[in-house]
Amino acid sequence: MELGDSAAVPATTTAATGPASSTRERILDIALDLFVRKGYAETSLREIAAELGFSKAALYYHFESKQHILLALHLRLHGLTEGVLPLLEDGASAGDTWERLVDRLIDIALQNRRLIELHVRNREAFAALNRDAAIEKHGVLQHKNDDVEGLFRALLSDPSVPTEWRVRMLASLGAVGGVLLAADALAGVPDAELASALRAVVHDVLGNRPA
Amino acid sequence: MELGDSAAVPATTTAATGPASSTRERILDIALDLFVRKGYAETSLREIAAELGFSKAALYYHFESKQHILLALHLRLHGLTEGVLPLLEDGASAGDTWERLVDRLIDIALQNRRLIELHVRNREAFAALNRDAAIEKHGVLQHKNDDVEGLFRALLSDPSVPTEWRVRMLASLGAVGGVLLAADALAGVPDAELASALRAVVHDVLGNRPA
DNA sequence: GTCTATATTTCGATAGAC
DNA sequence: GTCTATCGAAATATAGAC
Repeated sequence: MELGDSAAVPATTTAATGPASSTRERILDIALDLFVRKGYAETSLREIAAELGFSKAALYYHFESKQHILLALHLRLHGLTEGVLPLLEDGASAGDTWERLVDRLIDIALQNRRLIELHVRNREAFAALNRDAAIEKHGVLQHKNDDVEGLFRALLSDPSVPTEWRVRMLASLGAVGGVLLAADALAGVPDAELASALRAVVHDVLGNRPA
Repeated sequence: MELGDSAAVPATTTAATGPASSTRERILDIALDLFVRKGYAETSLREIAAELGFSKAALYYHFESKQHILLALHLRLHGLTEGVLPLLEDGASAGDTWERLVDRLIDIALQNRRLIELHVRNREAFAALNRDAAIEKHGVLQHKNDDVEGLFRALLSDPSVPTEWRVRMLASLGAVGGVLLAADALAGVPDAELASALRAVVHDVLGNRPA
């Protein structure tokens, strides 16, 4: 199985909550669920296979390795965040661009909670993906517009931006992430209410940009 | 390496202190570093032992199991957060109590970054600790004042508190956590500057409590 | 307290039948 | 596409010498 063609298509067409059309997507849905609940390293292929109803070996018909399953899930998020790349590249730390960026991220995050949780809770596993030459070499990653996290990091590390403003940019992201991660404490609250409350918080955090 | 543990004696100079606890604390320091950098599940006892300079089997003289090492690190955080328990028990969602609580947490978090990171990045490993009967039975946990996280959860889940205020409480915690987790983007910024910037953000988030 | 083994388990991954 | 069976590696944990 070649990653180059087969993995790119579902990444752009499938939402995290989408129905499990193909076996491949069913595997990803189950894996996403288990990776979030138990962590990537603590989840064995045997468990994934058991939940799917077939044997562990069958997974290898659809995915080259366990890491390639994780990679496919990363590509799902990649597809979701593609839309904010223009904002990032234009220097989102200027003016009110950052607030508009976070506004869009709030919607994306609320509609794809589990995918966000996956990335927040398994940082190291994704970092290992990037480190692993055997994964990179297949050429699915490493496109110029793939490194959304790198663009964020560059913006937040820019020393020409005042420290207090960088803290506020980071804090706005953390506020969204924190509410998302502890979303079970807010169970029953409609997404729309959560979104507007979050937007109000973000606006207060970013309201007064220092000179 | 940077240590900020209040309860335990730092392991760097261990001439006068008890020799038995010295190695034990050194193990914990190394384990904390590796668990944060690589994750709990991805860190083997062999790696910990190698960094300490002795063999893997020697660890079992000091700790009953790998999970007991993690438990000891949890108890370090437990000691740090004991001071805020009165605020939590008195109902921190009222008035400006929450802001005072977060103010204190900011200092604790900044002085013990790695310990905070450990808990944020290895949530599932700690959850497994609580699930595992073999660990609980030893009676180290399960005291009534041990469940700081439970008290937080209870406060944030309280339906009698307006949703917008609960979001703001959560967001203030997320802001602190977010800045801490991405602290490498703010490398070089003194802790004092970080703390005051964070306090300003938290104040803006919590400034106007809804009726 | 630390060592050298080794027991035991689990995992990711492969081979080959169907 | 899925199966059974198994390999090899690595992990936790134990046993016993020093």
